[in-house]
Amino acid sequence: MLSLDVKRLHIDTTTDTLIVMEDEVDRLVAAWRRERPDLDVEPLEVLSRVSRLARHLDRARRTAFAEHGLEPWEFDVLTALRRAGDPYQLSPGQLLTQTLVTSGTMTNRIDRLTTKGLVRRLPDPDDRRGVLVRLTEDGRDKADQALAGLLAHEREILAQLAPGQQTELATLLRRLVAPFDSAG
Amino acid sequence: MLSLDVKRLHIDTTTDTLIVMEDEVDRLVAAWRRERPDLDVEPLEVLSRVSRLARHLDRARRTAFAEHGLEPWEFDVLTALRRAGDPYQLSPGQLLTQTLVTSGTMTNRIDRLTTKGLVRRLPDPDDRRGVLVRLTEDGRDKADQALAGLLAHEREILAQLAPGQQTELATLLRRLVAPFDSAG
DNA sequence: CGCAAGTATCTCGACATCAAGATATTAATT
DNA sequence: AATTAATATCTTGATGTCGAGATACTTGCG
Repeated sequence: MLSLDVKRLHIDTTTDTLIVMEDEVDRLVAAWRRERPDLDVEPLEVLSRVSRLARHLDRARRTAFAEHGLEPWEFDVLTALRRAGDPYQLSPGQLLTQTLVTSGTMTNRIDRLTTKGLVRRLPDPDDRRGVLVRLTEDGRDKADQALAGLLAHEREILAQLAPGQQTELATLLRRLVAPFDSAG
Repeated sequence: MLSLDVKRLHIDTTTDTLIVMEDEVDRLVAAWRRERPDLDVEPLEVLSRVSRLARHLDRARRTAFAEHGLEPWEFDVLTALRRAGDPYQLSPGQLLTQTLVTSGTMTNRIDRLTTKGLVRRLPDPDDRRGVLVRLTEDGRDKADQALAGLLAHEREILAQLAPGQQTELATLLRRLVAPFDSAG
């Protein structure tokens, strides 16, 4: 007997074909149920998909940014500065809380972005220990272009879902993320 | 005027308090809407949450595995072998398609797992170029224990959602992941 | 059968990250 | 004012990963 989960059925509107949706996590979960029938592996249905999707997104982003000559980490730093608003500057400390890397990594990143002419280091006028990292015109342009490109790619990925489903998904995900973001 | 999205309201049943859910992505999106009001940044509501949640999950996993003396990458390799079923062996090639790392990395990982006594390298009887990586008893035990620990942690994270919502979330995520998994 | 192309794994050098410690400056305490 | 604690950034050494190339073996084709 072949059992089919209705939730996995999907009609491809371009070819009018009935499609059974299956992904790697379905296979993963099936393998676990076979090997460990004593265990409830239901949590993997959600969280393994989150991890795997994130990995695919990383790759897609890398591709999208390459069109603008940027690495993902460069995008992270440049857009953090871009979002700060005019005059587009933040301290290295602020940058590392936003990007979740260590200070040694951030020093290295700022060095390389400076070499590429995308940011500049300025002395902090109020604290002689401090430094301000400011976006150059070139850096701002790159950030803006890369963001537009990223959004275009992301819209394609999300085309699998109706607008209402996207909102639903965002709401459910917020529930899961919020405890981490508030608790730290 | 303070505008509130109803979707972000939530009643904490232990304290009977009305909570407004907000996460880092809400702040991120708000910043972009201020700086780039011309752009539709709606895709970030879903995909940035996926990425950020995955990052938090990585950290949580690292903590969960540390209780069993395992690194995340060790768990990945050991459980791939565990899922293969008796006699718990795969070739390095099969392992690297499952774990999405390069061959140099996998060689290194197998070396270290061998040193720890969790796997053994055996010659492939059917192909003298090949090698089979087999789980030791100790490796199998570690994999089983770590999986149980991981599931316990994941259940806590998912406690934010009702069972029906978890299924809903899994279904929506499958839609997004499936194209990547089938296309490769 | 013999050679070319393909496959499986390993080796090695480059590189980004992290963690801990160093340096310089500011803030707090008495 | 002097001393101590805290803060901001940079430096350094170790590590894990990647990617290109090397090696050994197998398969396919003439």
